[in-house]
Amino acid sequence: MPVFHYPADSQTNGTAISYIPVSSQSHPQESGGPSSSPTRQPRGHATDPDCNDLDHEALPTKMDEDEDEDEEEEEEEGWEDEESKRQKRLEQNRKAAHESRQRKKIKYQQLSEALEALRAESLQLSQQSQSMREQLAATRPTRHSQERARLEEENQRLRQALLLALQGLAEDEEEEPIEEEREGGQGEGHSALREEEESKEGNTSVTRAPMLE
Amino acid sequence: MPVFHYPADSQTNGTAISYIPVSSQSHPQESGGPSSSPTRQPRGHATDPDCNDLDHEALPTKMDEDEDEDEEEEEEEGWEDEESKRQKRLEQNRKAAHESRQRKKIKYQQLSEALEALRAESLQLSQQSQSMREQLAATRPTRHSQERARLEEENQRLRQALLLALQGLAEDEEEEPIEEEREGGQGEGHSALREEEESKEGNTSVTRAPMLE
DNA sequence: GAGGATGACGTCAGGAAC
DNA sequence: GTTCCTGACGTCATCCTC
Repeated sequence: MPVFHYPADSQTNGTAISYIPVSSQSHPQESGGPSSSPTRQPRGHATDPDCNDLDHEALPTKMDEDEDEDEEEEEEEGWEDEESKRQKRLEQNRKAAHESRQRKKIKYQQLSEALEALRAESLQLSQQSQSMREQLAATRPTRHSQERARLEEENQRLRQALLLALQGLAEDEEEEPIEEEREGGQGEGHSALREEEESKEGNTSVTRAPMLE
Repeated sequence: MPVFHYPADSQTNGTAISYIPVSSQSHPQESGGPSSSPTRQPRGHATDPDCNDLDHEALPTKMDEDEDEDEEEEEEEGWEDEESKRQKRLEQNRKAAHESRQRKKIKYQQLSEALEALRAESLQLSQQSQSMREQLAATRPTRHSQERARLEEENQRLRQALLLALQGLAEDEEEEPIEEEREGGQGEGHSALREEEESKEGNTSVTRAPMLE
């Protein structure tokens, strides 16, 4: 029951939160009446997950002083004032603490969902990366290099054939020296010139008609 | 009696921490709730934040007198028991709270560094993905088809030249030399010799010119 | 019901920012 | 100096679990 609820203040603002002073009796010990506390609203159990505190650091911090002992009983010239000051401080700190907690909580959950999002992103990124990798692997050696090798080889052969043909021409003789290691070369040598298509997928050769005659 | 140690669980530091219970009594005003036990205990505000956590141990705890010096009339002995129970509870809760805070703190920082790591991973993943994307894009239309076009074109030319050469051989007559297997031989109307004007430029090439329309 | 765990709070101490 | 902010603590209320 002692705890009261903050007036629905979201983190967005915080102004005008009337913090009910605790009426803390301060000083050595408030004690006094067990329930000397006035002005307290019952807290309706809001179950507000707060989640903060995350502390760290710790250092001794000594503070061992006992000087201003006011023993005699005629001091109240400055005390009241002092006390009221203290009350003010406390209240402000109360408020500040609350806000700080709110901030921390928000930060925490943002961080948490950022991580969530990032995890998802990372996952999808990674699988698309994988897919690309495969694609690349499939694309390069197969289509590119393989076909290229074929073309180059054919090229080589043609060059060879041409060379021979030219030699033949130059010698000005007859016969057909170009036998072609591949399939019987002569009669056109077209065999070597076959050319399987290259379309989208490595489908079988379509035997595109060679455009010569 | 009130001194005990936290398990020192933490990996950061293994020192045993002496924990001085506050001897409570506080009952902060409003929380007096049930107004149970006034239990006044002049606790001179010694600020006993144990300041544990990191190093700093030992801290001889003096002044832990028994708090029950009630010599004057003890009319309620039942209360004493009650009170001691309460003290025990408080102490335990104190300990539990501390541990809970530690856990939370650790959880938080784990989460935090997990996010850090994931962020890094995501970054690198994303740039390698980008690189692949480029590679893929560059590989398909450019390297592949461009070079392939070149090869094929050359191929065509060679074919053409060879054809002519063979024709020349077959006719076995006059000899117009078809020197130049490379560049020569154009202008046959075979159209197979499309020139390569588009290659170098990063043209779209999406249309993937079929070399013989 | 007893006991542990935890959200929320108020308080203090000490650093930061004005 | 002053205020503001926040880590750490102790306490309470509450939720689970046994």
